[in-house]
Amino acid sequence: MSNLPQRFYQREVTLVARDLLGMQLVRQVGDQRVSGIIVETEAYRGEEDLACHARHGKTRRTEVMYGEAGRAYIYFTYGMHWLLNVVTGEVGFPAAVLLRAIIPLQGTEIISANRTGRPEKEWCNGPAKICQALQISGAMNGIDLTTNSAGLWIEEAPPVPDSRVVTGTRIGIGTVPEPWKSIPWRFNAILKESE
DNA sequence: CGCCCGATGTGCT
DNA sequence: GCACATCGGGCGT
Repeated sequence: MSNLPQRFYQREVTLVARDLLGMQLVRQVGDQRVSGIIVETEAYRGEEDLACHARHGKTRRTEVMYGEAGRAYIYFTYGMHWLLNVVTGEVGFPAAVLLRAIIPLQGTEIISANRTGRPEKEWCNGPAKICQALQISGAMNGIDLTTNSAGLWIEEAPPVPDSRVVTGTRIGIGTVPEPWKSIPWRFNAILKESE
């Protein structure tokens, strides 16, 4: 399958978040493919969105979000977790999609080893779990996801029909004021009986 | 299964 | 100082 082109990411962040469902996140570990199907995303949109890290303007931490669409915005939080986002839209406008969950597809032995002792359902059902399972950290912040050169990219795969997409409010933003707290910018693909 | 809470470091009010 | 786009252990139901 071919990589999603930059054009895919150069759109409104909510559209990109919706359309990333079903696509395949691929990490190259040595010569092994470690991958999964994206099933949950969230959109973070501009300085006015008070849940978005760019709410305080451009800083060293958030500058990747202001750059080229299709780059990885990876940040550290809660003292121990890395989270992976995809930059979208026009250069100069900060917006990104948080990848919250994938269904493991390839390299599951590596994923299992990275998620020691945990049941398969808990391998990649959270944004920090994805990074742990696929060995993604801040060293990859800013890399280009439209090429394979940095060992992390997203490939085109069968899209998820509207009938199997559910939206909801974004997770973990409890102290953010309205309307941002309740805006339905979380996208969830309902596949099989899992999440 | 759900709720509660501690871990742990960085960025910014 | 404090809030944080989280996770997992512990314990009650």
